Amino acid sequence: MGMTTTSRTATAAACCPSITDASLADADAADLAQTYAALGDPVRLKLLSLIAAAGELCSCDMVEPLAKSQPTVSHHTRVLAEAGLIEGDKRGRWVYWSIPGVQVDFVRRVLAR
Amino acid sequence: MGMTTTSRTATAAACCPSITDASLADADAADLAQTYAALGDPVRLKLLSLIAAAGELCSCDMVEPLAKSQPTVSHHTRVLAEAGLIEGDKRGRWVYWSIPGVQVDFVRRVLAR
DNA sequence: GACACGCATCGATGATTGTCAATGTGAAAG
DNA sequence: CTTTCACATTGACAATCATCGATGCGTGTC
Repeated sequence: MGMTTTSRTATAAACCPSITDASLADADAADLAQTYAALGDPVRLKLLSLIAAAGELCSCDMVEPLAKSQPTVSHHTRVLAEAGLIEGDKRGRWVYWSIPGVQVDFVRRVLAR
Repeated sequence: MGMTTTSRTATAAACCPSITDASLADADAADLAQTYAALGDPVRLKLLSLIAAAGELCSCDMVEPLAKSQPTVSHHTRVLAEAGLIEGDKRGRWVYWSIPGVQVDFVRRVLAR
């Protein structure tokens, strides 16, 4: 286990992420996978793009364009919210979904392909 | 088919993708979802990072670091290849996997979180 | 208070997925 | 030609997932 070979992760952490970095840690891989798994469904991608287009949108306005039942829409908003890709704000009887500021750039790149 | 109302997709294609674009088309959503679904598994992310780190890698060198059986590794390389995220080159008894040039930037951003 | 509305949760179901042992294939090595 | 090696494919199984009807829970409306 000697350090005869260079530790790539340590080097990269001190500099910049390189594509030649060593393998992802298990925890990092699991976190990343959760995010991308949330994006790995066409209904959720359309849902995201609807929110992105409207800036803010309640669940009731997603049922028709997505052609899915209300429980199914609720399920997908839950998955996206748990991944931190959207957040809900309950006002009155409605829950308004939007994209958190820190995620706007990321989501735009995702939807832009 | 009059252009009395502005076609946002057409406008965006001529300019730049905006987060305020209309909903994704079904076909686009399905394509995108396939790509992100391929990234939505921790084993495949680690596999990707191994290839990225080595530049080129045969399946036999993935079994141990991934701690998965050979058929399982074969399964994951297949999924990633079908998504166009890796490509295999058979030389002799080995298949050398690498990241296609057009995907290098994308994969680097994915692994960099 | 009774009702209607928006959304979440539960339970069930069919489909997809990750995993591995066993087997098949094709190529190098003896 | 037989054996060994690298990899793909098959078959099976448990787990996860997407979906929907039914139901529950707040919240506004009458």
